[in-house]
Amino acid sequence: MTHADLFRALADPTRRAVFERLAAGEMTVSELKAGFAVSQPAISQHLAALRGAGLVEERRQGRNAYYRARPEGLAPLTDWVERYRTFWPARIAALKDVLKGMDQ
Amino acid sequence: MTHADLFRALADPTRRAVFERLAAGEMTVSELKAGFAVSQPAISQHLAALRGAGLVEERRQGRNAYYRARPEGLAPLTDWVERYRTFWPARIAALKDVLKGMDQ
DNA sequence: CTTCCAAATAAGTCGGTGCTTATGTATCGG
DNA sequence: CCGATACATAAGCACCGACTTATTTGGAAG
Repeated sequence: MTHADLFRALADPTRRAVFERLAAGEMTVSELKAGFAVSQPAISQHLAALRGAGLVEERRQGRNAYYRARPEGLAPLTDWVERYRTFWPARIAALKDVLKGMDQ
Repeated sequence: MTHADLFRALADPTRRAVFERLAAGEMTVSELKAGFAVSQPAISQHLAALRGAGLVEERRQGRNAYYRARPEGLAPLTDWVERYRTFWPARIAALKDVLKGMDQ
């Protein structure tokens, strides 16, 4: 699982949409397919790509495959961005606000 | 400049490398080319893609084109990631530490 | 076992993308 | 002007990537 895999996985709109739907909750391939205008093999292929990028996990049960998002898989991406946050002071304040709101 | 443009622009390794080099400082196309094993037109094409994604700015002076990174262009990307940070509590603490260190 | 269903894999098509070489457009220096 | 330099654009090519249909694998159910 390399940097390039991650970026390339997210480059496709359909694949991003799949990830977004899985972030909402675990789902089988059939349930996923229902939301998209592509064939079942296409979905399986996207899932394989997302899996290779560390963005998705699967759990087999009977003849169903349950997939769920793996948000930690985004870590390499944010780490990469982090390197340029130095040159990007404007957004730091906003981010601080977000985190402040998370304090309990 | 859409989400897809940004993600696709970053999907190419050479293009990411170009962006990274430009983040270190403004540079002409010729200077950029020196660091890569591709032709000058290839560099210009990558720069056009990065420019279309809002990741790069140019400044013309005489017959030189000075390019510099535009880190704010990464905003749509971090905004997108931010939506999944909710499902990703593990990294919040680390990020808080980073921001804490930025306090003066 | 046979049939049905969920999902993955195979194989082929087709447009997109990254590269090349060739050419165009300015600008600088003589 | 003129040649040289910096960069962009054009055109062609090879590969990749997303899709399709067809087929395979494997569990569930009769």
